[in-house]
Amino acid sequence: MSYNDKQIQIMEAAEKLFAEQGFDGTSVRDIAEAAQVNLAMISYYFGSKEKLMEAMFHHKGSDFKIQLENILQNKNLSPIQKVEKLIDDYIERIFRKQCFHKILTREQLTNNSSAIVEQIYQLKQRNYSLIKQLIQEGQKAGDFRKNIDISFLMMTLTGTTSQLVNTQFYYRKINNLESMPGEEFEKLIKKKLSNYLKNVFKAILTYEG
Amino acid sequence: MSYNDKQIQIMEAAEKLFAEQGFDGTSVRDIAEAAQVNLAMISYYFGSKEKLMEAMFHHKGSDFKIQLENILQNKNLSPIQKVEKLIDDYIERIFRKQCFHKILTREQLTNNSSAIVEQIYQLKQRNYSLIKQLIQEGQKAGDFRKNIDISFLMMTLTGTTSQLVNTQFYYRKINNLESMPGEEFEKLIKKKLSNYLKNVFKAILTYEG
DNA sequence: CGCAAAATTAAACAAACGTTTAATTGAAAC
DNA sequence: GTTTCAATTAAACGTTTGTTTAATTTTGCG
Repeated sequence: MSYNDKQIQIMEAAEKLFAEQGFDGTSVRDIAEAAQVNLAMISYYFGSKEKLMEAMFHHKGSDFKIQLENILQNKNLSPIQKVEKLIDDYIERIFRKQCFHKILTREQLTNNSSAIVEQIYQLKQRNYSLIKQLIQEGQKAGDFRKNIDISFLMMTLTGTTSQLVNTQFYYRKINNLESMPGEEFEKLIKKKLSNYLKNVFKAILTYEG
Repeated sequence: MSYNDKQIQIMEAAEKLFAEQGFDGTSVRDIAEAAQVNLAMISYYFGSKEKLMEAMFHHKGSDFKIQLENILQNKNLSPIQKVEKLIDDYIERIFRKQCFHKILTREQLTNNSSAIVEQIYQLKQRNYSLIKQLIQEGQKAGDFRKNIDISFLMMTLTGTTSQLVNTQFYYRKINNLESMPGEEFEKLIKKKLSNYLKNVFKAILTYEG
């Protein structure tokens, strides 16, 4: 499915507003105004608000995948280096696509909208099996310990990152960083999160309780 | 502020529906029907849908705190045992109050509704300073390493737990546990999460990269 | 140009929304 | 028994909602 400029304009506006106010908190009139198109264009191009959401989700979600294959196949990297690269890629992607990530977080809380549930499931399963490969490779090389729960490992990566991205407003307040410019702040927390997660993962993958 | 039976009835119904469908996705008619009261009773008792949300948030959120003081002051527990108890208490609370937790997660994504933002901030800051005390105690005892970022440590606890609770539907699918009864499944993932997080925390607090 | 299809518009649609009204019922207080 | 006030109701309020209509403009092609 390919979209013309106007359709993309609408989807961009919708993405931003859905992220900020949620699906039900955003009216099609809000979207039309933000996209600078006539109200009727939304139904004309997408059929309905619901279908617009699905189209946007599909369109913007297509590049919402980690480039795991490239990392996995890189023969110059050790398993631990691959894990580190995975972490950095993941953080970079979430921060770059914060709007989409917020929508995804919200959608996961609601178990209706089955078209989107299915897409989220595909995304998760794909990541799961690729990370599993990576961990098993490290275990065979003797770098990682046995008995690693891939699901929980992923939850720590996605959960901790999600927590930082979605609640950075509170992080700022608690750590007295409210005067720092937005760009500098983002750079700081990305670096901190990267170092932190790498250390945590190294610990989880090698530490014997 | 104390509420009568009818008011509590309404707040209970609202909590459930807000968790499932979000604030904007829930109509006052939905709430009235679920609470088995007349539509007008909501305005009568709370003034508005918005104020009902705030009242519910305040009422149900009051016991949404970890009993950290009791843990901290218990002289029979070592720092690491206190951390373990903190983890178990936290998991237990989130699972027991899943509805409220979903609402809280959703609200954190939206930075309006300032009355609720302030309450979330209070909750976070309180937890932050109490956990800081706990970690510092362990550091003084020589049990924990230096340079521990409390904020990120909390994010791993809250983020990983949140991820499991809010996406258990997907966890079930990926791990082929869809036939397991709900109660048994919940018991299983709580135990798994507890063991996992205790191990991760021990690693973070003692592991020297 | 002439014409057909696509794009765009303002207006209208019915349904659902949160809230208010005005009337009625219920239960204590005197 | 009467008064008083809180509780409860059905109905109506004016908006806003998502969607459709019907008319108009723009575009691309022979």
